[in-house]
Amino acid sequence: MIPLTEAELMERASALAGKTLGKVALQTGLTMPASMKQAKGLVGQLIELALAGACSTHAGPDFPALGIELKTLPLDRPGHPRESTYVCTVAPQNDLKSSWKQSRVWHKLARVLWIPVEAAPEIPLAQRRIGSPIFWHPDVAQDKILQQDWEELTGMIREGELDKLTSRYGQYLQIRPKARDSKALQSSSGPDDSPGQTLPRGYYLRTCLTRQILDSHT
Amino acid sequence: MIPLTEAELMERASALAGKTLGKVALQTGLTMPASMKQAKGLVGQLIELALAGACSTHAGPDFPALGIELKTLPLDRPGHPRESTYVCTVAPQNDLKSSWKQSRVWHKLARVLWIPVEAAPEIPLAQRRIGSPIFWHPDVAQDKILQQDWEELTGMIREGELDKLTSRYGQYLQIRPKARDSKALQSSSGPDDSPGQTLPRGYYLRTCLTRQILDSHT
DNA sequence: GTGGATCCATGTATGGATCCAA
DNA sequence: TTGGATCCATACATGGATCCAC
Repeated sequence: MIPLTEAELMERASALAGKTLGKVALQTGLTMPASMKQAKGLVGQLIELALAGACSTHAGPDFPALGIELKTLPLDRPGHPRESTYVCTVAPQNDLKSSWKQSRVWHKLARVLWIPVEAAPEIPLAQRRIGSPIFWHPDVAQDKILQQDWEELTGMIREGELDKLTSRYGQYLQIRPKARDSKALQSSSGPDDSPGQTLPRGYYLRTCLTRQILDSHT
Repeated sequence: MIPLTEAELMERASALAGKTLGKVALQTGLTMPASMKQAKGLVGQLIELALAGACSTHAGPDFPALGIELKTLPLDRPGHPRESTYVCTVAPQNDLKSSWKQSRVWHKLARVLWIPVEAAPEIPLAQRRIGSPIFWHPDVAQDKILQQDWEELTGMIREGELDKLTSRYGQYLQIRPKARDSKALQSSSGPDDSPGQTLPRGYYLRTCLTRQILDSHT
């Protein structure tokens, strides 16, 4: 079931374009709930199931052989991104030792297959339509800004300013909470390598970047 | 529900003596299955629930405030231990850096409350009786042998001989697989710190030690 | 008899993201 | 608008141990 070539994956993704989530769910044997309040990742998992034949939450790219990451992109009525896009978790220990091109953010974003999906709240979940897939990798200008952001953010982490790090930093890339709730904790370390506990956080792409990506492919 | 003093814990454990597992299960609101093939840890969890008021699988001693570890001890008809006793997992990374008195094995065995339970296969699970609790800590002779065993075993691990380490080593303490099945893997490291994968293992007490403990308390 | 294999429950981390109050 | 908060599913780790073929 796993696509073996990039062409095969693109073909399969193109075949989804125009279909509703309800129709795809039927074909894969799932039933859509009325709302996404309980199951925020449902659409992403449905699309992954439809394209890869399975939806397991293991580490690494969604299509390891192709090195391609799959991301759904929720659109509002005018066709703009409704939400920021989660990239990966912040690992205070590891991120500091690597360079931009060795970072998990870079690897996640190196080759992305975007699947736009209607997400205006007034459209019932099952009736939302899937858009045409966009195969993307950062161009030179985008990569430069992403790198600047990443270096600014990891720089602050390195200085032990993780707790001062709000989502206001970064032009394309931001850091926001990524946890069960605001009481969740993960281990971290301070400027002097002092161990501590902090709220788990993740890297997210702002909509100004995903909007660019959409615009340049229409 | 958690006993606050050692005396309270002992009193509660003594109150269980003579009761059947079925009776205790009723009191705690559980139902016993017919067999333990599906749920090998059931008896241990039932006893923990009855004594501590909860049965959560967090790290650390079962009664943190008291520093006491709870262990059930399955007995055959003549009243001898039927099985070896699991102590803790082998962590190839950490075990090597600590001394005997800093080791997780030592801490686990420092203060143990043994609960003997009938376990002859011909007795239906619900009818098996609980015995009198035994509060134990290693005496000087036992501690000496345990330390010798631990140093022999960790010595072999340090030499990178983890894969040659069978359960035949050790007088009281042995190392055996502790995994979902024989294909499970965990990270380890070789003699030269080379990373690798190996079968997860655990430390176990042989029955010759638990039999001693039983004998010296009757 | 016992060394190697295996079983369940629960906790925690990770991957999929959207919700919602200010 | 958007920064902070939150939700579900699944995988993996840990704690409770016993099973069973040789």
